[in-house]
Amino acid sequence: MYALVDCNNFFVSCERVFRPDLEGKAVVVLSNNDGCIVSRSNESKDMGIKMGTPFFKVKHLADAGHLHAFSSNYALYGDLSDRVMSILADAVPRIEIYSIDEAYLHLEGIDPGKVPQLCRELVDKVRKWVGVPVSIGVAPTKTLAKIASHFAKKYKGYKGVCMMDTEAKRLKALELTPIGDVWGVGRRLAPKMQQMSVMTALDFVNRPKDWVERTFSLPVVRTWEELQGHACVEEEREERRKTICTSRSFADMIEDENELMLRVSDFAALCAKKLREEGSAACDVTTFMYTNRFREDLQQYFPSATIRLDVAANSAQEIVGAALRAFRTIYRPGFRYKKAGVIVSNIVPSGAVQGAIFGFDEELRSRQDRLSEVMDKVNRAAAGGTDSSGKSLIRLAAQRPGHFADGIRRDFCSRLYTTSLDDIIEVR
DNA sequence: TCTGGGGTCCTAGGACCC
DNA sequence: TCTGGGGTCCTAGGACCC
Repeated sequence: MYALVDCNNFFVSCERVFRPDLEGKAVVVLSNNDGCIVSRSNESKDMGIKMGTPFFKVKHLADAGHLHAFSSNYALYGDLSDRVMSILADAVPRIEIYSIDEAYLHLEGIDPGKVPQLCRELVDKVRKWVGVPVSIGVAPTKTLAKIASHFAKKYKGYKGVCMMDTEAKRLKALELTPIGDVWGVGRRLAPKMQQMSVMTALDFVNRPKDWVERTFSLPVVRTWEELQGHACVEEEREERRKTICTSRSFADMIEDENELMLRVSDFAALCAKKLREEGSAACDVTTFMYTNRFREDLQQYFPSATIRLDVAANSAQEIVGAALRAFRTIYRPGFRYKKAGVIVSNIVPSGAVQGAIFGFDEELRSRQDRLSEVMDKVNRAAAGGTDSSGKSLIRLAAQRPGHFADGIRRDFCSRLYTTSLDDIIEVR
């Protein structure tokens, strides 16, 4: 059996930990740049506010005092997430952290009779120790556990824990679950399935396997198996990410080449830092930029270019250098850019970087590595030990002076209740 | 006026090789 | 005159997730 622990309305719940006066009120948390709604309290869901709604469409509600909006504060959410996860990790043999607000608990070795009690205790403990409400769904597969956690969240009677431990409960839950709510059925597949008269998860599992195989691709067949109770999305995901991306929309559109280059340098330097943090190095560096796709009156341009390095790298100097080389091949004046970013890919462990290549300067590489190390240390110390801040005391000349987030709108940011003052922007 | 950011996996089709 | 077939690798794009 798996237990899926899911934090309820996570970002909103984090804000409420330090603003208990907002309990019972309509609260939302906004994406970067205060663009879209990415987390909603139950009260704001009841008002009909949808996930992903552009904030400007409901800003009048906030102005009138009917809705509390927060800019996203990832330093806070990341910190509270760590606390939740460590409580969970202490309670079971193995935990798989799936996202900032979700984790699977593996229950092997635990007496099945004691699982409900264990889960109820975890709900209480997380609420008491961290202040965040969680729901837990227990079922034979991950996809079913996800469904169980929805029920745990939706119906008060479960008190936060829903056990799907009999065949009758499984079938009942499938019958009550619209096909579009199933994990793995997204906005494209749902209408397609509905057209084929598959309206609920039960309709889906009642179709024969060979029909599913003929009609859909492999991931959908797996979802079908999982709903039958046959676990097949078992594998833990790799520790090492395969791509790392840093990108932002800008509060204003940017035309100026130099200004854009400074932003791209910042994004690249942050990618390099993320690589070093996980002991990785990348061979490919991609720079991309977007004009404002919502402005149909303006010329559109969505270029990207990739530079392949001879030897995988993770120093700011090399990654920024490559990102700017890519930038120069795609930048065209006359467009107003709304967003840009850098992706590093083709990632390898930095210890395994292949150096025996003709023309590779070992001495230069070793100096760059030492310089990166020193910069990281100084910046970490300057940020009060945490260094998830966007403000680096030492940076390359190609980077912007000032704060990483300058030029990004965040008008409603809460305080840094649990981390240092310089952590205003956390960048994952 | 104002519309996020960061990932994964799968598949089809092209390039290339023998 | 007659111009194959099969395999692998890579990439772009699409679908999904939170």
